[in-house]
Amino acid sequence: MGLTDAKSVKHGIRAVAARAGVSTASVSRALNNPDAVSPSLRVRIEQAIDALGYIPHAPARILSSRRSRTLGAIVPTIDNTMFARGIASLQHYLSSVGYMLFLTTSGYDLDVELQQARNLISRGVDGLVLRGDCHHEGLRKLLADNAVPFINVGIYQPDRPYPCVGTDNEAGAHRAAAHVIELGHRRIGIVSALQRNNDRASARVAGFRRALTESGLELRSQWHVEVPYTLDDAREAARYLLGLKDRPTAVVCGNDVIAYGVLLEAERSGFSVPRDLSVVGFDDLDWSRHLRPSLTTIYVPTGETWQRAGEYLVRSLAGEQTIMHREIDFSLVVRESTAPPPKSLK
Amino acid sequence: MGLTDAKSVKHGIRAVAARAGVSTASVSRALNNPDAVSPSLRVRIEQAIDALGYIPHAPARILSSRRSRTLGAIVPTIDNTMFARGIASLQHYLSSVGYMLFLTTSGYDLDVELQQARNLISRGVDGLVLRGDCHHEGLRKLLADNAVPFINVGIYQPDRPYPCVGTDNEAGAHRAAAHVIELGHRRIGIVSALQRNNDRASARVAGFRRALTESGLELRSQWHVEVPYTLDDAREAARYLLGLKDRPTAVVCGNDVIAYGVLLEAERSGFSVPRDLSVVGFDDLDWSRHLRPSLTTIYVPTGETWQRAGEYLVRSLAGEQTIMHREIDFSLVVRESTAPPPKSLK
DNA sequence: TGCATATCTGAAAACGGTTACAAACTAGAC
DNA sequence: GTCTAGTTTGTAACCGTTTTCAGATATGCA
Repeated sequence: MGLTDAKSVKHGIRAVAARAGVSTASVSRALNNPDAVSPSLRVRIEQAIDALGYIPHAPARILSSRRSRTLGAIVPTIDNTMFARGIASLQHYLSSVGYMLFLTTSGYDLDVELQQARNLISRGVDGLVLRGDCHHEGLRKLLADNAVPFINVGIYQPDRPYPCVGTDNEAGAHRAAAHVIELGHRRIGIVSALQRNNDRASARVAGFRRALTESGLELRSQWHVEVPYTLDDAREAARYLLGLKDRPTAVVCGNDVIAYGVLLEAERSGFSVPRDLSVVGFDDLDWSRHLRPSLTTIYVPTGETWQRAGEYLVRSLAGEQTIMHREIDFSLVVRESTAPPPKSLK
Repeated sequence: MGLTDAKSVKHGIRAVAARAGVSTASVSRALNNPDAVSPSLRVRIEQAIDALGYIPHAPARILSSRRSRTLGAIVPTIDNTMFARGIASLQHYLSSVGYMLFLTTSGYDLDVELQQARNLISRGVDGLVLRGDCHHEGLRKLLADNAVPFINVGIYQPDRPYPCVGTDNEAGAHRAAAHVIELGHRRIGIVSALQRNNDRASARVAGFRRALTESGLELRSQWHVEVPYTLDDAREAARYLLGLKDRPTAVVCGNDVIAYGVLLEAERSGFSVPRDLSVVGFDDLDWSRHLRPSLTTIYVPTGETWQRAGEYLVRSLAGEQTIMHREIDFSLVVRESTAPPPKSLK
């Protein structure tokens, strides 16, 4: 245990340097760019590192290098299979390339989202992953002022000047509605998620509507209900729709959770799906194929979407060329919950 | 636009200080402890701050103060309603007290967990929230060496020297099994989660077993199956159990997801629940009350549990007195999936 | 008014790394 | 043996805050 200098250091890179008999610069290099240091030094430094159990101090590193190798993500809520999946996938990818993820939630509140963005920027994130393109106007300014790269995920808007990756929700919804129209349905109800501050939800409603209009079908206003993201609310909506004198024979839903609610409530109220009522979801969560009857829905590769978002930012930060607008394909998955309408109601 | 000094600064606390005509020390104080600065200075500083759109640089702050107001959490996976709930609740609480959460996942791998802990410590977290008390042996040393406070969540082990908060899983499982025993079942199967590296799962199995033993019932080894956390695996287990010549009349499950799988598979195979088979879950996730038949299960206040974990760490860090072992009560929720066994099989 | 005491404020040294720059080597060519 | 170019290493300034310490200013009281 050799004395080093007058003032010996206990922790940190200086302690490692002292123990290995090199300068802090070399230790730093050995850590960040091993090839920049000769093999002999490298092993000496590595020995010193694990002899001391040295753990680099990320904040100091960030301060000094102005890069954190950390991305931030702001999602409405984590308590939702869709986002949980996406985040899990993003996190998995990021850790594979040596990045970390700072995750925060906004609760569908744009002010909170802005605040969280400030928070994340303060934390020194290198880039930001945002849900959709519906943000507080201060957010764009904040991102621009601080030169923080970002990407909107879960939507596809090639005409907008912001990077995004996701499926074309309008087209997906159109496909879903077209499916029940092809089956012969003429009275089609919509149970959508709340459209306020949710461009994904609105795009889907737009797609549903366009399909109906193109087929010359009317969408009565009482056949369109908006509900929050819970099974209970969806069930209530179903109860209302099925209670109408002139009820729809098919219901297209803004997402799978809503569809589950509609399906459960229909069955509980004595309607048989798909004999009496057809139901279509959107997202294709796990439950969709397990439920009885299983749910016809639009499959969306959520994991891939979020991973691509991560790739976009990591590549941009590395100075590589990247695609600004990337579309992720959806597909219609036909299962048991849809069938032609009953003769009597046709 | 007054020139300040020879070298004028664009960003950072110095820019604010220059603009407000004060020292950086005062700006820092105005930010961290507003009462320590006179009202007149405070307003001048606040004006300068939002005139410049100044955002404090957290890493610098952490480096200098050696506190990050950030907690780390390592969960097996985020893609699981239980954890998603817990995390959401923890995050909500933390943000209410000005803390942030760094979330990482281990995928049920103790080595990865250790690595993530190192990662989080490197990031400068003030404390760590861990799942259960089943960790890599290097983890305890790491935590001790770096003096990082932590808490094991989701379990209750008053006899261990580590802080924890959670329900008594053994007792909960005992209650679940006792319920079907009270209903008259004598042939009781167990479908548990994988016990390896999962003390929660093992405690539940222990509880099931104790209940059986106390009632003088035998647990045949072929009536106990372990499955990963997916609906598909649980369904397969159910298929196996129900295919046995001498099948159980009731199945107690390690968690709700497993119970869903058993329930779905039973119904799909033509068994009626609870007439032909009783099923009990554990956790009481959302789906349990929506499913048909709804699921009898053990309610666990996950949100409260994780929030308490956060409270424990925040309070400890503030130097307050805290309770090291906190038990969170569970309760049995009887719904439609349990009933006395069929006469013929009694 | 003078003095002790409490309250505010500022100068400057950390905090633990990275990195520009310079110095010291090394190897190859003449 | 000298010179050049290339490689490896070290020195020290800097990243943007907090915080100690001391000086300045205000307050209370005799």
